Parts: sequence; C-alpha cells; structure tokens
Amino acid sequence: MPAKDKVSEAVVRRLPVYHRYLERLEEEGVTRISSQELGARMGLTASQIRQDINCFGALGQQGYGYNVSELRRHIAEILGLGDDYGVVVIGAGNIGRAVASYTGFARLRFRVEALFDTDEARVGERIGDAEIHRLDALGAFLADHPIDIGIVATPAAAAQGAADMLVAGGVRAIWNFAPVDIAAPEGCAVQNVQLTDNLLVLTYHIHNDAPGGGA
Amino acid sequence: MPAKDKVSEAVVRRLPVYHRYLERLEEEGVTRISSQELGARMGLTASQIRQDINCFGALGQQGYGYNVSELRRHIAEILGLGDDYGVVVIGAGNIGRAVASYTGFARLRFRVEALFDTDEARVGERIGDAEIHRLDALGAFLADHPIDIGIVATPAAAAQGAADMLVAGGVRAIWNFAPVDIAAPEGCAVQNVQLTDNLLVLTYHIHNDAPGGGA
DNA sequence: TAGATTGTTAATCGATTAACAATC
DNA sequence: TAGATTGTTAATCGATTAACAATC
Repeated sequence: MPAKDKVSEAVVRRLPVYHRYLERLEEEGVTRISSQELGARMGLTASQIRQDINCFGALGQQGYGYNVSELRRHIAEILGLGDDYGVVVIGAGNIGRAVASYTGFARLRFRVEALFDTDEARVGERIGDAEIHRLDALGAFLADHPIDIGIVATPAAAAQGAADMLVAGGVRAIWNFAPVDIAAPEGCAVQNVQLTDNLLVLTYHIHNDAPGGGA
Repeated sequence: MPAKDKVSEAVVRRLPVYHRYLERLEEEGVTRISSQELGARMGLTASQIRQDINCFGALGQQGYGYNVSELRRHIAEILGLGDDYGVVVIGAGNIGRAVASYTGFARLRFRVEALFDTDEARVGERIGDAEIHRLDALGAFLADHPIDIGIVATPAAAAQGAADMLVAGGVRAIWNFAPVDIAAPEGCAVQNVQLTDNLLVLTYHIHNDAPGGGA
C-alpha cells in the first residue's frame, strides 16, 4: 500500500507514460535524470513531475535527481506490472482477434486464455494459443479459471450483457472496445476505448482548425 | 466558423459522446430532451451540458429543451461528419489490418485507400478494397491521392518516421497506434491511442483498489 | 399566463504551476 | 563547502458546478 492519500485519475493516467519514458531512458543507458530534463522530454513541467512522483513517496534525492531504473521499477510495481493476468476476450471479430494476438501482451505477462463469440462458425477456431468458445460457455469458464481482465469487443448491443457476465464471473477489470459506455459496480474497473470517438476528435480538427495553423 | 471563442479540448472530446447519445435517442424516437435528462443519461450535470452546447451557439429553447435531431445534426456538422475522408494505413500488422477493416468506418464515410508496409511478403495483399503497398511508395501515393488521415500502426521505432512522411504528404490528421508519442507540426492534428497505457490503468486499479470496493 | 428550461454570470473545485526552504 | 535539485507549500489557472434572470 504505497499510495499516500487518494491518487487522482489524472495522475494514474500519466503513470504508464512515465513508465514508457523511463524504459526508454534505461535503454539509452541514462542512469539518473532530473525532473527538469524528464519534463522536457515528456512535455510536462518539472513541477508536475515532482508532484506526481511524490504521490508515491520521496523517490528522488535532492541535488541528484531520480535514479532511472529505481524509479522505473517503482512505477512498474505501482502499476502491478510484476503480476501476471488471465484474460478473456468477448467477441472474436476484427478487433477481438487483433487485441487477442497483440504482441505487446506477452511482454506484459498477459495470458489470453479464451475468446467467446455467439457466431457458431467461429467456435473452435484458434487465435494464437487460445480457442474461440461459444458465449454460453463463459459463465462456466470463469468459474473454473481465474480471470482478471475481460476484453469486450462485441457489437454495441451485446456489450453491457457481456460486461455483466464478466462481473458476475469475478473479473476485476473490463477493457471495452464496443461503441457504448459500459457500467460496472465498484470493484471492477472499466476503461472505455471508444475508437470512433477518438477518430471524431481528429475530424473535428480537420474540419475546424485553420489549415497550416494560420490562414 | 461556428465556434465562439476557443473551444477547449475537454469539450471537443465530449462532442463525439454527445453525438453518440443523441443518435441513440433518435433511434428510440425521442424528439426533445432537457439538459437535465440528457445529463442523467450521460452521467454529466445539466449545467455542464448547457455550457458545452453553448460553445456553439444557443441551440436550445427556454422552457422546451433541445430538439434531439436538430442538435445531433448540428454536432455532426461541427465534427465534420458530413465530409468524406481519404485514409491510408501505415503498418499492415494485426492492428493496421483490424483498423483498416473496421466496419465503423464505412458508416462514417472513411475510405481506406491503401496500406503500406516494409515487409515484402505482405505487399500486394488486399485488405477489403485496399491493397498493401511497399512503404517506399508512400510519398508518390500521397502526391497523387488526396488523403486526409494517416493511421500509424507501425512498431515504435518506425512511427515518427511514418508520421513525418504523412505530414510531408499533406495529411491533415494522424491517428497513432504505435506505443510512442508522435510529434507533428501545427496544422496536423494527432491522436495517440496508446493501447498499452490504457491497459496499465486497469492493472493499476486491479493492483491498488480494494477488491469489492470495500475490504 | 404559469411553468419549464435555457443562456449566462458567479462561485467552487481540482489540477497545474511557481516558489523556496530543506538537504543531498 | 557550494551547487543542484528535490519535497512541499502557496498561487494560479482552467474546468466544473451552482444560481438565477431571461424567455419560450
């Protein structure tokens, strides 16, 4: 329990970014870094970096800065990166398959243990090490296998139902790619990806920003 | 140019969400809605909804509320949803393919015109209506075809280079799925998707929140 | 008209930034 | 030690919420 008070969601969202940049610095062989320079790289103020890091204790050293590997390891621990996670994917369409076979996962110690779909034609097919099961079998599967994360990649209409089944099966977190906001009770974290929303932010800028930034 | 002053990015990010909920209401046959009720559905305060909408003019009517279709159409216009957009995808791996064949696109009038990859083995393959070209051919392709949006789905190391080529080719917006932050000059909007960052927010909560929300 | 609900100004809240004493 | 840089408190800024007069 390293967290001081309550860590704001804004800070939590920056944590993976810190981890990413620190990993990079380690690769470059940089062993120490000041909030000043880390800020310059990440496009944040030195002040903010010190505030953020201090949510988790005094990890720096006056006059020296931060030890890159030490800080990276500490943030990795806060993010739960040491653990490994069992994952199921609901919906074996384009997105479900792509996410299931995403290579970044192995590196992170995620095991995709099964996919589920209502389409009979897909049942039995294998995606990497995992097999596609019929959605009906989800409840039983969750009862037998300790699954931490459920990925929802169904059409909009099926998403909340899928989420409810996952929650009932004791899943701790849901990663939702369906184009609807999903609700889950406390104790089950949800991240909505909303690819289309994200894309429309781009069309907004294409449509409304002056081309070239000036004219 | 409908925008009043400068619309904050926080508001812009909510615009697609408004659009999504209003679409839903239209489907349900709801013709008018108050900020109160829309707020209840979306999990926002009525106040915030009125503030947001007023960035784009007085679109409601006192004592009545908002006309659902009218408001939806207005927001669609602000988001540039009437236009159609030429798209290229750089990187024809799992994510590139999945995004290229994402069915949500057609509905939005996005035309994926080509994919590009450095892997010779993939060149010539077709994904939906589009063909995979060698990355070398990107510059020439952009010179010939009016492309609005470039989707970057390369490994981290190749992402900034791909973005630079897209910018040089006159692309107006970049949708980046590579696990690095990409820089582009003003006049080219960037949305970083960072799937892994998003996922680590979930592992953070699994690792740090009390299970069940209480114990 | 009376009731409802917006548009808009003012108050509040939280997050970011600045400043500086503590300390390595 | 002197210089650098943190940890932390105070100031600022922006976004959200509350309040209420305008008006349909």
